[in-house]
Amino acid sequence: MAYWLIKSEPFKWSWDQHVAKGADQWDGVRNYQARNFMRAMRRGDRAFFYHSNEGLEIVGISEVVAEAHPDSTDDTGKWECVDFKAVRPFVRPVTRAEIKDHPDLQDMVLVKNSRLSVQPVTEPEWRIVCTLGETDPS
DNA sequence: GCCAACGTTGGC
DNA sequence: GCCAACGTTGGC
Repeated sequence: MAYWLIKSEPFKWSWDQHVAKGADQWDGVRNYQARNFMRAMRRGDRAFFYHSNEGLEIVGISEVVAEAHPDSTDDTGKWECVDFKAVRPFVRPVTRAEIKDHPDLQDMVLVKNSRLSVQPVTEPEWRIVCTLGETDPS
């Protein structure tokens, strides 16, 4: 199983909306690197749900429920998306500032390339962040 | 709201 | 295929 981090601006699509929806398309991604990561996702993979712009923190864990398929909001046919469902919220949200300060998390893409909206996360990083969030990593 | 960093576009 | 110009993202 692989781990990921997906970003959303909470005033556009928040964790609470994500939970309420059950399963939803992660659409609107218009970046090749991000698309390639989405293509690599497999059903059952886990992803951190990160609030960008406001909050700047990881607020929960989601799971891939449908692998890459055409993005219905895209006319060109170029872009794809995957479907996610919420698994559980973090007991304590983990902020970007905390991650930046943690010696073992310096290589996280969130630190090195904060603009990328879909990012891979390594298993050690996953465990550390879950520990910080006081949340079951499984 | 500003601006730095990054990605994309398009002229040559 | 290079690179300048432009647009967008996102942290602060």
